[in-house]
Amino acid sequence: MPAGSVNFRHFILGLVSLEPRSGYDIKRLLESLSWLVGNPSFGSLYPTLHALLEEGLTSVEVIPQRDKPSRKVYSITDLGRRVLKEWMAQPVETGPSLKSFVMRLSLASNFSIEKLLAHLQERRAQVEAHRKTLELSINGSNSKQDLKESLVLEYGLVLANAELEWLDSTLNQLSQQQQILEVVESN
Amino acid sequence: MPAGSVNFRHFILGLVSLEPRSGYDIKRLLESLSWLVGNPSFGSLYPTLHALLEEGLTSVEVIPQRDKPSRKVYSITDLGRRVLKEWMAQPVETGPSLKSFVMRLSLASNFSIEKLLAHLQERRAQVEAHRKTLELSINGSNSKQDLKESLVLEYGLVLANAELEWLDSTLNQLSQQQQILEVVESN
DNA sequence: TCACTCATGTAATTGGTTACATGATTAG
DNA sequence: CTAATCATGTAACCAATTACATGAGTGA
Repeated sequence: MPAGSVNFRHFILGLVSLEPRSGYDIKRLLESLSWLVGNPSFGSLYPTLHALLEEGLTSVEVIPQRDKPSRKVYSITDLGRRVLKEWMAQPVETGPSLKSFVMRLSLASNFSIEKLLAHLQERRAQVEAHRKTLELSINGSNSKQDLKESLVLEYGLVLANAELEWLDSTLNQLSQQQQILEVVESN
Repeated sequence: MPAGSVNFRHFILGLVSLEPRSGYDIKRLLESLSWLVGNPSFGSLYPTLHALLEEGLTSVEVIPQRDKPSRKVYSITDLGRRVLKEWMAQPVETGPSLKSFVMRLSLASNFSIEKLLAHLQERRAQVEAHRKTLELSINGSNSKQDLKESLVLEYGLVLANAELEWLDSTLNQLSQQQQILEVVESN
C-alpha cells in the first residue's frame, strides 16, 4: 500500500550519487535506516535500479568475484545528476510522511548549507502548521468524536513539539556556522 | 509506493465499529488525523467500503436526502467485530510506520485499559530497540558512511526519545488508574 | 459567475509486497 | 547438516494513487 509514500527511485538515485553502489549495498545501508526511511525489498530495488539504468540516469560496472555472484555497481551519470537536482529542488509533499523528509534530509546534508537550511525551514513550517491544528482539535469545541479527546492527539503533539525543538536548535547551529563562513569569506 | 504501509481496511472497519459512518464521514475524520495516520483517497476508500460490505463485515443503510446524494451509512456486523478483534490481537509490525501504531492506538483507546497498556508496552519495546541501534550507529566505529554521521540519526534519536518519554509517562498514569480500579473492584 | 462543499463512484496506473529461483561459501 | 551471508533476479499480487464523471446547493 503506497500510502503517503515517496519516490524511492529518487532516493536510490541520490544514494548512488553519493558513491557508486550495488543493489545489495543499498539494501544493507537502508537496513540501518529502515525505521526512518523504510527499507524497500529486493523485488522493488532491483527493478528500479534497472529502470534508472535504462533511462540513462546511472551506469553500471560489473565486477566479477571469485566464487560469488558478480556485483553490479551503479554510478550516477550527468543526466542523473540533473534529474536528482530537479527533484531536490521541488517542495516536499506535506503530510504524514516522515519518510520523504528524512530522505531529502539525508541527501541534502551532503549538499550546500543553504539548501539544508531551506529544507529544515520548509519542514519547520509544515510541522508548525500540524502542531497548530492538533492544538486546535485538543482544546477545540467541536466536541463530538471519541477519538479526538484520546491519546492520539496528545501523542502527535508530543512528537511535533520534540521535532520543532530539534529543528529550531539545528537551524540555530547551522545559521551560526553559516555566518562564520561568511565572515571568513569576506576577509 | 506502499512502503511500510498498513491495512487501511482494518482501520476503517474499526472506525465503523466505533459508530456507523459513511465514506464521506470517514474521509472528513481522517483529514484531521492525516498527519498521524494518513488520509486515503476516495478512490481507495469507497472500494474498500464495498469490499467490507461484500464480505459481510459491515452492513449499509441508505439514507436519502432531499437535494443531496443519499448517504450510505455503514455499520459493523458480528462477523466484522470478530475479524476486527482478531486483527487487534496480532502484533503491530515493526518498522518505520508510526501509522500502524497510531491506527491501533486510536482504536485501542476505546477498548479495555489492559489492551491499551499492552499496545503501549509493545510500542515501547520497539522504540527502545530502535533507539539503541541509533545510538550504536552514532557512536559506532563502523565509520564509513557519510550519511551515518549526519543529522538524520540525531533527528531519529530525538524523536525516539520524545516518544519514549511520552510512552513512559502515559504508561505510568494508566497503570495507576488501573490500580485504583482494582482496589475499587476488590471492595 | 466561480469555486467550494456534499456525496457517490469507476478506470488506469503506480509502486510497492511476497514468494520464488539460483548457487557457492562460511559458521555453528 | 543446517542456517546464514553474499548477490542477483522474476512473477503474481496488492493497495494505494490520480484523474475522471455526475450533480445539486451555497456563498463570495
